[in-house]
Amino acid sequence: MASSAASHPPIDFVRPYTTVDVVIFSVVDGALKVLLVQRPASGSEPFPGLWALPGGFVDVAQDSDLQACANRKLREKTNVASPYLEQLGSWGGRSRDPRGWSATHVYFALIAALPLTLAKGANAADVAWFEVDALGDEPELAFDHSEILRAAVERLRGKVEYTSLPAFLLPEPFTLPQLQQVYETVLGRPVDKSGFRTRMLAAQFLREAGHVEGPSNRPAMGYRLADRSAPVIFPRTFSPRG
Amino acid sequence: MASSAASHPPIDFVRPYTTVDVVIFSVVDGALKVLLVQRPASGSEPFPGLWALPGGFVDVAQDSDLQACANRKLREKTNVASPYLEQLGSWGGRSRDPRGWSATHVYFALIAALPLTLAKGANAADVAWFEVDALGDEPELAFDHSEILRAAVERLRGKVEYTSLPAFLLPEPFTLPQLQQVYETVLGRPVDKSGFRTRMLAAQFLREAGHVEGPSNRPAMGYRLADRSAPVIFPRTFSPRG
DNA sequence: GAAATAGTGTCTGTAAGACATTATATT
DNA sequence: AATATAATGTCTTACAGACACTATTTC
Repeated sequence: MASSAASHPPIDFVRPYTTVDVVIFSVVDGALKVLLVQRPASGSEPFPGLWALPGGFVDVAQDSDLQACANRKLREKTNVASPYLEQLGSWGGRSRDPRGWSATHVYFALIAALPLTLAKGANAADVAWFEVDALGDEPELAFDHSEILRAAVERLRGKVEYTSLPAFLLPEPFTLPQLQQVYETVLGRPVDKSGFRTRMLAAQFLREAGHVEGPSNRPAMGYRLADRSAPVIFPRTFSPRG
Repeated sequence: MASSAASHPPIDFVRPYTTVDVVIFSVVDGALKVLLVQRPASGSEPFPGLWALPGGFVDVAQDSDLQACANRKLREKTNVASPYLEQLGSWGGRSRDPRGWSATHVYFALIAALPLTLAKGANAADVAWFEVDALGDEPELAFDHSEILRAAVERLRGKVEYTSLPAFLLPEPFTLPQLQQVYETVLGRPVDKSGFRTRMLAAQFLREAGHVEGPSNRPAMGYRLADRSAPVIFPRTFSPRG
């Protein structure tokens, strides 16, 4: 039955829906937040009124590939041009969308906190930042987006332990104390200042950019990323003594 | 133009092809190899005669989700029931398949070396193991499979530095010297014996399973995995002194 | 000069890497 | 006994973590 005939089905085989969703993180008001959009309360679409990850169908006319599609979704919601964008994975199956077999390609983005002046023409009313730790474990989002969000947070927290990812959550130039702040916010625990600085500077990914005056007191050195295309991987993890 | 109307297109929007491919690794004859299938030499299908990753279209009738589909592809080619299987990522775009916009969900699998007694009914003639390091950098495989394979090898080698993944490449029970062999094969460099043993045993993922007689000389302790569902993550990396 | 934040110095324990040695089997 | 491989021991050194201290600004 499931022989080579099934593995090479005709070209007009039933095709699942193909979508792209984006998990957009930022640190706003000292907390890790994710951008969600509210689904229309009425109409024929599934999960009316529920919050969901920004995303939607791939448009074969305008999207040349998946990453371009993700970038488009992100731009439509945030007006951010060049964020950190990495693929998280894909989720697909028969039951995640009541309309039929569907598969979504999920990206996760890190952007610097921006005022809620979101996309111009877009209906910004149905877009909001949600604190990650305030969302419970129960599925509250549309589709399987709660599960996807959990995976994204896990990936982010995991990678923060040994990469320079948090630098993408800050507007440039930023100071080392600010960067440490962000690490602590994302990780949810304090980090030793001396070790932190040694590590960051040893990793060679920061370029000095002149002093920056803070709210008061001694000004700190400002830094920019030497390479905005990819994070740096540290040789060891941040974990404190067991 | 690209407003909310475009992000919620009608349900009969043009749907890309949805496929699943599997990168199947094993250590055969002391080398890291990948399983490839040869595309039919004649007919209307693209890339005739070229080698490709095993995979194909999602069958919405029999595949309940992506992972199930990947498992099916793997079973069809190798008869292996419960391998290590993890998602690698997805590749999609307008030009990777000449038949049209397509997206593939890629998994990578680790299986113990098995004789080339592959799937029974399957046409085993067009299936073969290829040494990973013998494949050049030029795209030689069908579709974008050369690029996908590169990503898979990179992921595997990367994770081997700090996880117990190579244990899934051996039939149980295996000995620590055998496991070290596999690490060295995948990493392509020698590893210190003493440190290796300390690390493996400290990670608590092995269960003793009685002595195993090798080809000659002193027999070694055999081990089985305490948990075959997931690898163990080591606190540090294998990297030698810089 | 008091206060607050930025930045540096010093000590110590842990554990990885390197290499030497002992243990246990086969022929 | 000789040999081959398994398993353990010892030494050294890098470096993260902890914490104390100094430096530089504002008010």
